[in-house]
Formats: sequence, structure tokens, C-alpha cells
Amino acid sequence: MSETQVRVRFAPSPTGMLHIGGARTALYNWLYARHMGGTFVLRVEDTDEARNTPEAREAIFSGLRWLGLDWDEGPDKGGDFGPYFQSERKDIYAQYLKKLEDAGLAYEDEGAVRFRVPDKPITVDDVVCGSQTVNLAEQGSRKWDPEQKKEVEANPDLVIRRPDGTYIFHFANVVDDLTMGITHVIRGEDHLSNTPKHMALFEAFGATPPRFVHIPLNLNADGSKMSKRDQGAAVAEYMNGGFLPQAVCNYIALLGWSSKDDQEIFTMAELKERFTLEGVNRSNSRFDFSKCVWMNAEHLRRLTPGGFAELAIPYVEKAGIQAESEERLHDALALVQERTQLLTEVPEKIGYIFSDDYPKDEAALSKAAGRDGVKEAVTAMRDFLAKLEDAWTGEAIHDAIFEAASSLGLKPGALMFPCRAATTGQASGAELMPVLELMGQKRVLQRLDAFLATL
RNA sequence: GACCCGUUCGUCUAGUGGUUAGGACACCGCCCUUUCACGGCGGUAACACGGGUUCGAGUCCCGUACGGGUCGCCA
Repeated sequence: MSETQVRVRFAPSPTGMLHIGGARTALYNWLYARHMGGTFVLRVEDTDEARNTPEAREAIFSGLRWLGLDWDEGPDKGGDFGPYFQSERKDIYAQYLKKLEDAGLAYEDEGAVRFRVPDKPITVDDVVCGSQTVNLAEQGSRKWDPEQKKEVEANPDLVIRRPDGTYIFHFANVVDDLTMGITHVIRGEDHLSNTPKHMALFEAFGATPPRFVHIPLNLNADGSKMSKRDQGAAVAEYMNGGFLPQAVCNYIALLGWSSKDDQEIFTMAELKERFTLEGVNRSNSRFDFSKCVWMNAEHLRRLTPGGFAELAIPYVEKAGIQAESEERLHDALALVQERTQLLTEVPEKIGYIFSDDYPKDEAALSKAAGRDGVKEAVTAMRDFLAKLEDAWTGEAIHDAIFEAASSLGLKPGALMFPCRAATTGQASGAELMPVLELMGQKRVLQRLDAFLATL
């Protein structure tokens, strides 16, 4: 097996936060590399010095790390094909520019340098989109002027270096892919129409181009182009919004790729194992935030209780919730794990157990207060619970409530809603008996009394 | 405007000439349950349109419409 090793890359430009679309492109590259036992390269395309910021660079790195997309070569990691910042590769670009000049394929134009585009059909055979043929010289001889709303004469030859000596994306990109030995260029479909230019450049260097794999774009729920301000656009939103990275990867993997069977929940390991280029779609998809949230809940449920607690505790601490003991906190978290969609919901779901400062749903309280015989029912419940003294266990609480109900000739169910509303301030929540047990007798009686006082 | 890509339930998708067009999210109903959730069962809901080819078309071809992309000394 001397198949050429797969080498793919993610090449972000550090001009803003990591976008979910960029994250998906990175994910597909990473998955393909891992699936094929290849190499995933991270290259930072920072040729536009005016727009680059260190914050943006860090945001991209941290976003990728959070998602679990580790790179084999790249900035801060090194590798045999560095440097991995385009800003540090100027000598290489100069060298490749010279090759073009020596071959008579580059010329100066008002201080810039242009690449002489070939006047012949170029065929791109895209792995996803199929093949298409264009003639760059012909097509580029006219361009659309959005102001005049008409086509005007144009120089089809590509500018590859600006008068200030910096290089244009198309050129740097191709030289890097060539010198870094990239075998598959997996990128957004917005680059499909640029690909013939890139092919022409590869050819000018006498090189075999990599395989091109253009993946469909992700749009907003309404079909518009996703931009920075849209819900779900920034990876940071997920990092801070109670999402699990594996859930986000799972969701975005499915936006444009399918395993071809009915499985929807995948671990990262399964994704690596199952991901193939053949499974990539041709059509754009819309981002469905609610399905993403659902998927997060699915991954949350699959966590061990300990794993869930570990991830939830930072949110609990941040909300200032103090549990009497770690054990009790773990017990409380175990109660809410299966009903949590986002980790950010955890504090509000357990807050009333440990603190008297918790939100109250007035509608639920007045609904409970308005029930027939509620006063007698809650009073009876209160008295039976008060008798428990030291025997404050789930079982004893259960028995006390059932006894209270039968003493009034009621079904236990009739007591549950008023009890929940009175003690938690909510209409719904985790299983009530264990909640009462964790809350402690004192707190439960206090709240029942406070509720009775309002009747 | 030119060129390129695309179009199956509201959304994500399966489907590669013969299917009651399948699954998932969302939504609705029922069941389970002390409530909610989970789970289970069921329901509403799709082949953009028009022509071909074919015994037969969601699947192949052409056109139209719609959506997206490219046409930068941005990436």
C-alpha cells in the first residue's frame, strides 16, 4: 500500500471570530484526515495585514480546540512544511513568482503583478460537484460592474501581487497548497467558481493540482446567507451557551453529509469512522437551531452522571449556587441530567434546592392556590411531613404524602402539584420526592408554611 | 448581466427506472408517570413547474422558475 497519504488543510483568515460555517469546513477536513489516516494542517491566511487581529487568531484556535479538531501541523505546533502563517512565507511566494516570470507568465501592471491566464478551456473535476469547463481568458475579459449594472471590458489576467508587495489570496493559497503537499482541498462551495484560476496556477507551476472537494454552504433558517450577527453563527456562542462540542460537531457534520442510514447521533469516534466524501451532498442547507439543541440534549443524556456533573458544575458555581455538600450537589445534578438540553439550564433547574433565592412562576403558584381544598390538603401534607423528624428519607416522604392524601380521601396526585408549586415555585421539574429529600425538611416546611400564609 | 452549482415533508435528509416515497427535528394527539421531561404509539406534512425518453420517472434528457455562488490590487 503506497497510496499517497492524504493531506488536507483548514486555512482560516484571522479577521473575525470562528464562524460555524468555517467550523464545519474544518470539521470535514479533520474528519477526512482522521478517516484516511492522513494529516490535518492548520494554515493561517493572514496576508491582509490591515484586517488581521491577534484576538481573531486566538478565537479561531480556541474554537477549533474546543471542538476537538486538533491539527497535526500548524502554528504553535510546527511541521515539515512550515511556516504556517502566510505572513511568514513571503520568500516562498517570491520564489514562485519568479518561476512565473521566468516562464513569461507574469507581468507588471501599474505596480501590481498579473498572472497571464491561459486562453484555453480548463476542466475542474470536483469530487462533489462534478466536472465543469471554462475558459478564463474568455470569461474574464468582461466583468460585471454593479454600479453601472452592466458588463465592462476587463483584463482577464489575475492580479497576484499588490504594489505594496503583498500577495493575493489565489496565489498564496495555491503556492501553499502546492508546497505543503495538500492532496485534497475541501472548502466551501463559494470557491467553486475560483477553482479554474487555481488550476491554471498549478499548471503554470508544472504541478498536478490536488483533488477539489467543494462542500455546500450553510444558510440561515430563512435561507439567507449566514452572517456574523445571526443566531448560531459564532462558535463562541456554543462554547458559552451550554453546548457540548461533540453535539455541535455531530449537528454540523449532518448539515451536508449523511451516513446514508438512519443513525443521527454519532460520537466523534463514529464520525471519524463513518465519514466519507461520497456522503457529502450537493445542496445548501439551512441551520435549524432547535435541532441542534435537541442533539445537545441527546449527547448530554449519554454522559455518565459523573461526566455530566463535571461539565455542569462550572455553570452552577458561576450562578453562585452553594450546595451543602458535593454529594448533595451530585445527587441534584443526577436528577436533572436527562431533562437538560443545555448546560446553561442547570442552575435554574436545581437552584431552589439549595437556595431560598430562586425564581417563582406566579402563574403556577396562583393556579395551585386556586384549587379546591388546597388549604386543607397542603396543611395535612405539612403536618404529616413535620412528624417525620429525623426520618427525612425519600421513602418516608413518599409515605407521608400518601398518608396525608388518604386522610383527606384524595389521590396522592392531587397533592403533588400544589406541593411542587409551593416548594419549588415551579409548575414542573425533576422528580418531586427526591427533590424534597435534598431540599431538607426545614426548608420544605418553611415553604409550605409560606404558601399557606398566602391563601 | 454572464458563467457555475443546486431544487424530496416547515427544516436536516434516505432514495441512483418499478417504494404504500423511509428516518430525524419541530408541531399535534394518545399512552406511561405524582407534574414536567424521558420513553412508547399514532398523526399532519414533500418529489418546484412544463415538456420529453421509457411499458414505467423523485430517479435520465431539455426548458422555465426559484435559491445559492463567482465575476476585487477581500479571503
